[in-house]
Amino acid sequence: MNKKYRILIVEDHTLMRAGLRALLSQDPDFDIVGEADNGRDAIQAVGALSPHLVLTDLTMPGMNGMEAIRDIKRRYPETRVLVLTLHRADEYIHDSLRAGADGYMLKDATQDELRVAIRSVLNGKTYLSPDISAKVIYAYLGTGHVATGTSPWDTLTHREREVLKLVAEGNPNKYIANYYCLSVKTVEKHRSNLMKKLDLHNASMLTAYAIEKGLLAS
Amino acid sequence: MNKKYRILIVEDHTLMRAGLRALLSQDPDFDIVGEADNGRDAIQAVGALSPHLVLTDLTMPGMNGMEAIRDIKRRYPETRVLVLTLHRADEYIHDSLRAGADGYMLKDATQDELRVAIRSVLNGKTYLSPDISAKVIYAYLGTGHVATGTSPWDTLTHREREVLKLVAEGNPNKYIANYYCLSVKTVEKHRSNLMKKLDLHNASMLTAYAIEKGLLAS
DNA sequence: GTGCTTTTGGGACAAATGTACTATACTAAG
DNA sequence: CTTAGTATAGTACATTTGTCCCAAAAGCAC
Repeated sequence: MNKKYRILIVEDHTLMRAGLRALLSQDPDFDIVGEADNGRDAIQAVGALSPHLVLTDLTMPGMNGMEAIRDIKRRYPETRVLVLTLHRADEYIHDSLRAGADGYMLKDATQDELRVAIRSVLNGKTYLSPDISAKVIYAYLGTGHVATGTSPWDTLTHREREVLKLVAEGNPNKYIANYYCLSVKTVEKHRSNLMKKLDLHNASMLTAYAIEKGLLAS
Repeated sequence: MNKKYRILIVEDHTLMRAGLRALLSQDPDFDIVGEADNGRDAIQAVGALSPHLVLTDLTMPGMNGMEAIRDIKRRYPETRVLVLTLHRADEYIHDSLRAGADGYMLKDATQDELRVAIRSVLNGKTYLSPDISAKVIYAYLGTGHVATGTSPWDTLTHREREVLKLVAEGNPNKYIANYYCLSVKTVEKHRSNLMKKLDLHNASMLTAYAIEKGLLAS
């Protein structure tokens, strides 16, 4: 009775976590050795349980998934990381892969896809949901080659996207500044740059743009 | 081997659906008789499978959960409906209950809570997640009498909706005033009333609300 | 190192938005 | 007729946003 692969599930929604555990337990090769509901606990759990694979969501209270991935990959490079999330926004995909994720799955994948993805990643390969790979390829073509009509979106910096998200959620500059430990001036600057780059002229238009780009998830 | 309760799962994320099925199947009383990934299919499925209980998400492509609940409750009033969703916003809660839901659960509930909720609802009771019931009570106290039955959206006047639309498109008050041949003051007043009624506090939030309500032709 | 971008912050000012009141005219419901 | 709600518009003031300037530290590319 030896299960081959040790898996850690990182996911904040308790029911989803329980559901995943139940699903994966059906596979005789998978051994769910632990669960975590935030990034910080996840990092500790990886240290304590040394799983072969970490299956993780991105948006979680406290330390978010991205930072956790970066950290896990730095400390335990041999641990495989598969992202499982709702977000199809470019930013999440990009940042996850950049942080060192070995795969990126959407939560509307099928159970079979998940199993395939896990096995691929465990075997040292990279796995992307079909929807996702198209985006990655497009981005690759975009950055690697001629200006295939670089959308203004691509010119936004990381910080600008962070600010855009909070603006779209209706937070005033003061709050955003506080949140990121910046001065209000800096936030205004980012906001101003956003509007210039996107050719939008007020908070409403920024919000509509952000929603269209799928930057807001509930 | 007769399972007591027939359950239909309505949820757009395939993995979550599979996870719920796996979870609920562990209970000997529950028989998962079907699944649907959108409102329209759900209604058909209720007709075809006559489940005792429908466990449903709210946000789904195509027909959303709220409308589906209303329809199911109209056609098959004896069917019990338990909402299971991420959304903790008052509006969702209110609209769901108004549509006839018998319970409202958050996805970060535990497996045990879910089981309790399902059994309560099956036994003719109403179940609310602890977090949720506080909100409902608060709203109850706030409005003065039970189930005023109106989501904030319904309280908006025609003019307010016209203004809301233009605000969400990013037009400044001056433009809106000009457009409708009003004084800027009047537009400000409508905007102010909108924010009061919806409990939103700036243009970004109004925009996000309007988009969610499908007010923008996109 | 020299440039370029990003990120950070500031001054000054104009414009727009948000809040708190008041007030009139019209309409629909009781 | 009275009351409630809608639409209109005003004063006054506080806050926020938007738009110009400017500049320095950090990181990266060539």
